Order: sequence, then structure tokens, then C-alpha cells
Amino acid sequence: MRLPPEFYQHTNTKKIARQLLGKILYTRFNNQITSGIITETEAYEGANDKACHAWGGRYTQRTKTMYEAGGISYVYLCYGLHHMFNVVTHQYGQPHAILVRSIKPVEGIPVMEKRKNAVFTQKNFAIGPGNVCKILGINLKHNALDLTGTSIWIEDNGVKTKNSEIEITPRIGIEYAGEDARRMNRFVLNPVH
DNA sequence: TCAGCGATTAACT
DNA sequence: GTTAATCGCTGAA
Repeated sequence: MRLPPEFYQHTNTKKIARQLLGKILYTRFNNQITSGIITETEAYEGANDKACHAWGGRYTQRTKTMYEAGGISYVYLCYGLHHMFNVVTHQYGQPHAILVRSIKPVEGIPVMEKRKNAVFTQKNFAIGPGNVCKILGINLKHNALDLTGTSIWIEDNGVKTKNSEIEITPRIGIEYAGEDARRMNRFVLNPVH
């Protein structure tokens, strides 16, 4: 079951970030399908969240994607090297987004291994947001794509995630965000301790 | 126009 | 634990 636009257009971004855990993220580029279970997300809550690119209502070429209505992708380049894949949420005019930090590969593993130029082991599964984009083949060209289209989409396979399987922590790599750096906006499924 | 920097990673010591 | 890689975005000039 593909997630409908209404799923993304809810106004509680943290709740959506929680619900995305356990869903399956698919990409289909050049007729190659790859997918993985979403295991880690971070909620970025718009103009009032200093960690969000659109903090304070910043509206630029890059951030304008986040102001769209929920249900599209937001991809950008970080440190000049790494692509980050986000899901835009909330209503039009509210720059909320959810960063997908980790997935567990399911379909098209050979394709993903080739993209990463490495063979997957238990340990180097797609850990980290840069890797998620790398193995799924996502780059800047895939910014602002409709998540109900045929290139990138998310499916619900009916598996329910239990609260006991989920860890909630502050977000990563945003120490500059002051107070907001302490928000409990990161959701991890079945963390390996 | 341009300097400074970042929602990071992998390969080092 | 430390660091190089590397480039688009941002904001100030």
C-alpha cells in the first residue's frame, strides 16, 4: 500500500516521523528498483526550529521546496559530498520536513552494493543519511519529486512498530541550533546497543 | 561577486 | 581520535 498525500500533510511532523519507521522506501531509476525499511528519521519543524534550513522563515532557492504541501522529496547536498533525502510534510507554507537517516536494504541489494561499491555486511547496512542516498541512487536531480509518483515512493507493508522497539533521542549534528538542538525529534527503530 | 561553512563519511594514526 | 575530501547555499559586500 503506497502512502497517500494525506499521510504527509498531517500537521504533526514528529508523529509522521514516528510513523515512517518500519515503512518501505522505494526508488526506481533507470528501471532498477531498490527499497529498504526506514529505521531512523529526524523531524525538522519549520520556521520555529533553529535546526531547520527554513528557520526564521528563510525562503530561498534551496528551502522553497520545504514550503510546498507535504508529500514531495527535499534533497540537498551537505559538506559538498553527501546527499540528504528528506520527506516534506505539513501544509503548503509550513516548511516542515523529515530527514531519513537510515534504512535496512530489502530489494535490489546487488544494485545498491554496486552503487556503494561495497558488499553489505550486518554492520555496514545503510547507516547514515549520506549512505541512504548513495545506495538508493538519489541525487540533487530528485529534489521536489512527488512521493506518489513512480521514481520515489513509500509503502506500508502493514507491519506495526511497537513503542518498545523505538528509541527517541535528540537530533545529530546540529549543535549550532542552541535550545532546539535538545528537541527529542530523532526516532530509531530497533537500535543496536 | 565571494568567503565561510555545513542535518557527513571513510580512511587514516 | 583525527582529518581530508569537496561544493552548493547563504549572506554580506
